[in-house]
Amino acid sequence: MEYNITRKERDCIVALYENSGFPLRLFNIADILKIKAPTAYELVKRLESKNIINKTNGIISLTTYGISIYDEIIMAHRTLELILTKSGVNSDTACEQIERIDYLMDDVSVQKLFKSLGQPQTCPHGKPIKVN
Amino acid sequence: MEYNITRKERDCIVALYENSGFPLRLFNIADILKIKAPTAYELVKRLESKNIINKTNGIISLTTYGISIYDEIIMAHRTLELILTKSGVNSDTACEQIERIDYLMDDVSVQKLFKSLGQPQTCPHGKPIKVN
DNA sequence: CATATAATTAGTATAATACTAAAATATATA
DNA sequence: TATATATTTTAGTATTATACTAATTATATG
Repeated sequence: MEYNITRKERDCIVALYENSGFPLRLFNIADILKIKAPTAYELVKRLESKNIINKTNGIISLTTYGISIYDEIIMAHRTLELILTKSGVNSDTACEQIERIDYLMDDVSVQKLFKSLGQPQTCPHGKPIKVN
Repeated sequence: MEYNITRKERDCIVALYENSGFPLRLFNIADILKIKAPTAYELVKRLESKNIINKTNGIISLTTYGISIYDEIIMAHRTLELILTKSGVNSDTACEQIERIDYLMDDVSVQKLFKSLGQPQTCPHGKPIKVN
């Protein structure tokens, strides 16, 4: 636990998880993140060196560690999203807002928030909150 | 009013407001932020160019715009701090956690959160939440 | 094999952060 | 006032993250 990532690294981790239905190569990541291949190359290299992702025959996927980071991000995301939407914030606005901060949240705090919300099983969009 | 600042800029704004009891010069800011004078110089120059702070005879202070940014930061800070502490997060932990994100919050969302909390007059430390 | 696709390297750029060392300026004290 | 001290500014360097273009290399497909 206790990871330290940047915003683009966060977006890459989320993209990898959420598009894991088919094999993702560098150019797919560049497409999804709307960046050019060399930029994606650097990003991927950084994430590889942090042991967050893994490249096998050009197919990029999250490592176990990477998945655990994703889990924490998405847990924070959905918990905060729920708090905001409960207060009347539109769910798209909430989502955009939370994307900027979810990867900066301390997991212990998020867990406490989650419990105080009654451990909801779904977020405002209906997706399950807890993954593992 | 949609501002865009960095973490160090945030810290500088907060430091300026919270130490406004006596005139603050460059070396005071460097001391408070625990950075060297040339680093503080660059930071201050950046904030000046954004019209957030003002330097008169070497005395640095927040502009009206700078104060309005401080108000938004602190509003976000205290609102989020309250949510975390209510969930059982220790207030020092909450404070450290929130410092990383308060300046990234959208004011409209914060206002809604604040209202849903019943517009509390004080934060966990007893300081008044709304400044203006 | 030739061509198309994809990945990589090289080179450049910007913003934010941060430092040291030196120079310039200002202020204070003898 | 002259010197000493304090403060600011400049110059130069470094790192990390981000992002680009252009060129090259590798791989795959027809």
